[in-house]
Amino acid sequence: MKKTIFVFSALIVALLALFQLSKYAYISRDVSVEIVIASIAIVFFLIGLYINKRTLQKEKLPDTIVNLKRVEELGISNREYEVLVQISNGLSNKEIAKKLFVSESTIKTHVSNLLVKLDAKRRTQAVQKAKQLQILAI
Amino acid sequence: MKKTIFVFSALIVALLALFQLSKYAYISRDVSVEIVIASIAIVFFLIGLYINKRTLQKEKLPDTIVNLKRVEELGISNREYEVLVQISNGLSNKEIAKKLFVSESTIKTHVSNLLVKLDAKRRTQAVQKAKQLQILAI
DNA sequence: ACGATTTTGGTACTTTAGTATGAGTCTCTC
DNA sequence: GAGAGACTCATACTAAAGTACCAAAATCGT
Repeated sequence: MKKTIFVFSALIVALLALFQLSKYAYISRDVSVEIVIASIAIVFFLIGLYINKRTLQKEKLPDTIVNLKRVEELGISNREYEVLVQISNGLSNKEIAKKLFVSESTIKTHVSNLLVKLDAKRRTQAVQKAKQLQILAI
Repeated sequence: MKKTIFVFSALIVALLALFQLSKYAYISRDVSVEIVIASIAIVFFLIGLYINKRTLQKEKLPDTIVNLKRVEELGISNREYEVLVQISNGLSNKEIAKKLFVSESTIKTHVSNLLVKLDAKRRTQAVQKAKQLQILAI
């Protein structure tokens, strides 16, 4: 919101500056009025392009960003979350165990807890729900 | 490209129209020059916003669209693809069987074929690979 | 330091998932 | 109408996945 205020202030300043320019312009010559108007149009057209690009790019980002607050809310621990990520990467319990340097039993415990916390019956469903809840990157 | 040409033609027409307005305006009164310039600025600013929104929205779409050509290239049949979609929705073989009105054996066959065609060892990996290949919506 | 989580691990068991193999039906094409 | 693919289904098996229950370390907040 602060940036929006700044941008609009800058716009007003630019507008006032152009007023001054235009006054000097049509005093000296008559043809330059068209040029001033054209340049105003082009400048504000470009400003419009730029601002929109900025805002739309910001709208894009939240789609892929992980909602870590929700992970806490669901009571999912750090280790459990790590396991969840590996599940979504398509790894088996044994593979996850190797990757995280623990036994397969441990992973099974984590997975069981995850299924309860995500209200899922299978790991595939857990992944689907996690992505819906935006706690996993798409 | 055709739309771009149309938009820029419209811009030129609008510019010419504003020239005419501005000429009449500063003949009658001096204050209205500022108003004309301001309105030009606002109009072109909004045009800039609009055009950019259009183009950026088009860029967004291809990210979520499914690449059906690649499904064919991998030799995945229609029925297999249906099963793949249900897997990514987190359903079990039994649930998929009910949903598609076939036996669980049939689903197992489809899944086995899918795993070979997607070069995956598990259904979770199949989903992950399918999304990487953009044959499944994210 | 103490209680509360978290993380780890085990055993024993049930349920899914996945493989291998074979085979019948159906549709489309040449 | 013969063959190719796709779809269906079954049996028998192996391999994962998941549940239930318990319990010892490790970590962390106050």
